[in-house]
Amino acid sequence: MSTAETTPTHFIRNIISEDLAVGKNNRRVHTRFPPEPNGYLHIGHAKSICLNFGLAAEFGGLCNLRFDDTNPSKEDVEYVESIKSDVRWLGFDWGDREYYASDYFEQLYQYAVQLIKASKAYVCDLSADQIREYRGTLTEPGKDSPYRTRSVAENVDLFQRMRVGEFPDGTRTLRAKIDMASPNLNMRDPVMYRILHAAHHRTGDRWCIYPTYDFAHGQSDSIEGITHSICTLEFEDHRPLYDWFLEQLNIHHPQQIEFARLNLTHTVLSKRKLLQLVQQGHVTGWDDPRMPTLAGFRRRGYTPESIRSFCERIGVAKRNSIVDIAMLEHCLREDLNRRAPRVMAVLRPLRIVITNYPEEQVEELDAVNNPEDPGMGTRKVPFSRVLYIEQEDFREEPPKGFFRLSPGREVRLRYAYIIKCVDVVEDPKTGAVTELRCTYDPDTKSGSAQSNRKVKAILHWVSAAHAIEAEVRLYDHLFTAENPDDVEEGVDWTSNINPKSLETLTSCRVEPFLANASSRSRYQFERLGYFCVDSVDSSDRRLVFNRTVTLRDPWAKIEKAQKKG
RNA sequence: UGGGCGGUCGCCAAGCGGUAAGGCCCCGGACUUUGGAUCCGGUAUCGAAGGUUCGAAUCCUUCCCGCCCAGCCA
Repeated sequence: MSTAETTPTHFIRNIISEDLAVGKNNRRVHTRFPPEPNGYLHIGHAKSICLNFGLAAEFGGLCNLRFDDTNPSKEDVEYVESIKSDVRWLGFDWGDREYYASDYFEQLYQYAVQLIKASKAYVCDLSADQIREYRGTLTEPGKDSPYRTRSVAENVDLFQRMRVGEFPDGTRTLRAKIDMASPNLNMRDPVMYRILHAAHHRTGDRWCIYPTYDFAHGQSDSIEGITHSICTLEFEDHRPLYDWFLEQLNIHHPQQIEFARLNLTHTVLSKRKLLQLVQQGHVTGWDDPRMPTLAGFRRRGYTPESIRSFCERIGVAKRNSIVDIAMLEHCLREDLNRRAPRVMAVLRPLRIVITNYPEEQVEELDAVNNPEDPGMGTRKVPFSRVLYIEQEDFREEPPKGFFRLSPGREVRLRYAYIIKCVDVVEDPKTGAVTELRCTYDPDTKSGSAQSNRKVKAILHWVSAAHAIEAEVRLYDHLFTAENPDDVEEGVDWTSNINPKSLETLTSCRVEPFLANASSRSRYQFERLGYFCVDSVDSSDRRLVFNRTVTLRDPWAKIEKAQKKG
């Protein structure tokens, strides 16, 4: 085995390697993850977090957590708290390097004054609408603002008066003096400061002018000594502007590198849309287990390891792409398969009576906790005369390829005996199967000398008298469409919401081992999937499980194909 | 029709002039007291057309398609 195949490389890693090789930045690697605290982190952010923190760790560098909090009207401490806990949960540590663009407001202001004094910036009295008109279009150049030629002295005075609050919102801006004819619209005298009499979640009322992202971001990176400013594709057009600011200011110049943001099938990842899902009540909140937020995935039962593994595998490139959510689910199952203890739970109980099993007898059978990890030991599972099995494991008229129980057929109960269905009890009114009468073969007890008799199927089960009742929430993709945004005109993307994204089952039965299951603990319910104890609604009195993901299910696939014909 | 960036298997993605990695999905088969896991095997000539070259996904030319930019959002 070569050592080269383990870590797939990508262009950003290559750039950093080369920079290091030629001794750039004093062989220093310093990145940052710069979220705006205006929403919860989602799986797309995880890609960026893994990239930035991962690269820094890999090259012995550092990664800062910096909040780009330049727009007080949209930001909130609730979001900074959630972001911090999500990054921590994902497994990354920014040490004491928790920064805020708002920490740099004074410095940024001084930078602005510096540019004004160099005749590189001016106070403009044009309204927002006028600025738009003066900007020109994609194909026509813009025209200079009439205020572009103000004297340095007047600009300094006006900007100072903007700061102390002499002017109402929107009446003036500070603009960079670049080139109104530039083919790159970002260079057509972009706004650097706007007047906004709004309280900031950190600086309170100290400021009534706020730097735009474009004026704050590059300089913030510079101030922090960032070597590689990794961001998404849409900022490629802004790079010349950031370069311009940094050059005019003659300060440390980080290298900006852009990559394609993550898109996932069957989900939306725009903050605006996620906010809408929450506000319109399509989900119960930012941490609804169907949300692609880190809070949602956490509550759903995803492990941080699986998300990191996913981010590693999808790669980093500049091509717009939509990753199949099956990839994420694969990473999840791979991780959970290794670590989740196995347990038996019956979601839709069908009562069966073993007619030849002694009335009062109870056997404690040995069950393996995790066949992938013998170190996890075994446990006892009670077996008795009346049991529950899964409704879907019985068919009165078994279709082709159905190996499970049906009249006259034999099947093994996992860790127990081979049983045979001898009678079907139906509700006289509805015809629904209400109970099965079965017999067991005492010679086939698991682990016994003659237990090797082969049967086509093995079923999970619980003992009726010993089982614990639980609620189980079956989650599925939030959207039926692969790409929820792909709608005919006039149709809203929310029409793609999956009406069956949540099915709640209230009379499930789980084995007694689960009585003390702790919040968030994860299990594999054998033959069904991975489940976790819900962190919000589960309690000692009422166990609530979330289905994290199903097991791969070939039979379901076969059946689906058969139905299609 | 201005500028920026992309187009390699159904989905991601390596490749940087020497004759198409890998993962996911899918399809076979082996094994299995989870129809799970595991294990084997299978599936592309690189957006198109020209050109350069002994040789091109990789270089050149032209064309086609997709994404982003006209917030005092980030």
